[in-house]
Amino acid sequence: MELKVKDDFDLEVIAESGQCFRFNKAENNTYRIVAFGRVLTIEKIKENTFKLDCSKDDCKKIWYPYFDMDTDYSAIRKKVGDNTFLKECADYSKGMRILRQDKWEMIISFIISQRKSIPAIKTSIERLSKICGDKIDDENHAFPTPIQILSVSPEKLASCGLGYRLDYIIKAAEMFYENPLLVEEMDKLDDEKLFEELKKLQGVGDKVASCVALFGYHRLNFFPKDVWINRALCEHFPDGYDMSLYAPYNGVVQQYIFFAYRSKNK
DNA sequence: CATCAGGTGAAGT
DNA sequence: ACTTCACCTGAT
Repeated sequence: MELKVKDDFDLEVIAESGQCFRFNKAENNTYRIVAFGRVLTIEKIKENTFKLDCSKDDCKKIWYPYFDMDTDYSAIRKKVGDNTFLKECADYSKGMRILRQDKWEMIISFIISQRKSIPAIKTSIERLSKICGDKIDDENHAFPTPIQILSVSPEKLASCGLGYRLDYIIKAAEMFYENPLLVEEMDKLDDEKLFEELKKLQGVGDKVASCVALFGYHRLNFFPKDVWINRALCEHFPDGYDMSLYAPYNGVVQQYIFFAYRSKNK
């Protein structure tokens, strides 16, 4: 299946943006993605043209929405222009998109993410998927559902390197197992209410709730503040960052800053 | 081997 | 309301 993309779309930028943990570089110009119980291999074969190893039907129903192809990111990027630092970040991060990832997976993934490096987050998620997620092929397992997480012993769950986050994850799994419709019902809430509801979960504070809202619920105006963003803002906006500047796309700008600043300073 | 990692919740001012 | 602190453990 060949896909032509005229809009901003850079696999490396997205893979290194910190929004996804199962989106990894494989061979040259090729990335392997595990999402929605499927594995996708996507290769850039020439400018604006990508080869996806999936059916036309899956491409249309799963991956097109996953890559958020209906949003015009070049238009958003071009709005960022009146500040030199932000313009540099946006140019450097050209190709960024905010993926439409699975909401439940984002809740657990970002609970795991706290005080962990990205490689460590990935390791935990892979282990967790392996011990209780559906097998997809010899190397890949789907992200587990709440009942699948609850069906393994806490000791075995702990072996995924979850540490003190173990209880948070079990509590979230119980919550969403008891209310299977809750994940989608929360999507009906406005940004502020959604944020409040997410923060009611143990282990979900401002940062994790913002990430889940932005990357799971696709609320593009959330602006998660992690150590990298805080360093960047401290350095370039000592008098404070004006959140009204790029509303309702603060989250996209956050991704530009995160990717550019972290790439240059790590 | 010590330090740090895309924070959070609870305890203490 | 703000500040401080312990916390599991993999990666470097």
